[in-house]
Amino acid sequence: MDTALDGAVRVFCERGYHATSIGDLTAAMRLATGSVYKAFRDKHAVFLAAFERYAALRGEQTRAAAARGENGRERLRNVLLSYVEHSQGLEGRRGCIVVGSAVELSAVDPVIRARVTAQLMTNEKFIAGLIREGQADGSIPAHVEADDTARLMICMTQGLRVVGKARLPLDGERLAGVAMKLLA
Amino acid sequence: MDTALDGAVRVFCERGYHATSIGDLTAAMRLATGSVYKAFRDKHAVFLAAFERYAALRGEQTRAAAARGENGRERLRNVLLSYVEHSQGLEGRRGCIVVGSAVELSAVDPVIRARVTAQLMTNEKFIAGLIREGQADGSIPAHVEADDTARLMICMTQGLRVVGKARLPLDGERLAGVAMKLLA
DNA sequence: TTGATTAGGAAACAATCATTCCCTATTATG
DNA sequence: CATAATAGGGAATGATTGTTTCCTAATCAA
Repeated sequence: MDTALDGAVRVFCERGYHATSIGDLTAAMRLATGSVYKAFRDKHAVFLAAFERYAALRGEQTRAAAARGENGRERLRNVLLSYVEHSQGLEGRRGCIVVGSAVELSAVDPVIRARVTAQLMTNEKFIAGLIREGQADGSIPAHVEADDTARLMICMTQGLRVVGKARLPLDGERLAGVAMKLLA
Repeated sequence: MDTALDGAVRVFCERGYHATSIGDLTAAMRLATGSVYKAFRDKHAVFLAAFERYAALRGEQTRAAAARGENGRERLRNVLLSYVEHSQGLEGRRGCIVVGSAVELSAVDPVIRARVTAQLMTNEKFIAGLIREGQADGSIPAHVEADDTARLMICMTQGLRVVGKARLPLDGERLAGVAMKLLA
């Protein structure tokens, strides 16, 4: 089931919702048409399930990146670096299903829009938390506005996925280095 | 012709390429099916023309925002503020056709991907130019890396459109204030 | 082993899509 | 004024879409 969903994630990330036909889905999930409709009510339900799987997987990866830091500042830096890496290469070209949903569906699908905003809020809270951790351990100045900075960083990360999908090269060290100025 | 294209821009921004049917297009352009196909070869050509019109209009607005600044730093700040404003409210909900094209089409349509990357490069060069102007007039420190900073700012602006489309509130003064730290 | 239940697959379905064709006004030209 | 030329509109057309239905094969219980 999860491996089938991974296929759905892949094709939905790459082509988005509307450009992905049931034929594309069955090929990517290695399932026949009838089997897909046995497991899910309709295409929309497959997409929602793929979204959940994507969010869970990416959440793990981001938390793992943060865990590799000794203090708040380093954890945040690792998270930013991780975002840049995931915005590049094959995965970058493939794209992010959260960004794709926000851009393609949030104007016409309230259910998905709510899920997208919830995800963005979760990610933003996570970053704001890292900033506050850094302020508590002394690695980030106390005068930094955690919420505003976190929101701007969310914009950066989402934008990285857009730019990465357009295949512009992204240098993790350089970009993260510049972005860390926001914590001055 | 331009007013018809404005309608196409509106509906393509809001729903993207694939979710916009010819019926949606004819309604937005106030033209019948046959008339659209008299003026354009196919749907793809309409989209490309709408992209060009959007890019021209937004380019004007951005240059106008920059013109209202006394030095490089202020011009850049006005550009960032302008981006935040355009990412909010009705226009923010509607979305950016460049971001939409990058996310929805750049993986499967080389023509549009090339147009998108060209637009991103143009915008990035414009911002890098403003940074260098600021360094020349003394409003921005010379040690700022113009190209890296410009690329990160492009990510920010594209991300603003993603977040704005998901309808998260964006405070221009606060976000621009934080972003200006990148010029320290 | 037999019978029942379920997972999986392929063809058929109605609806919608982009596109073409043809007709009607309207404008411009001689 | 008459006529050629064009812009615009709407119905018809294949192709493709998402979905349903029916059939086969496999799995588990008794």
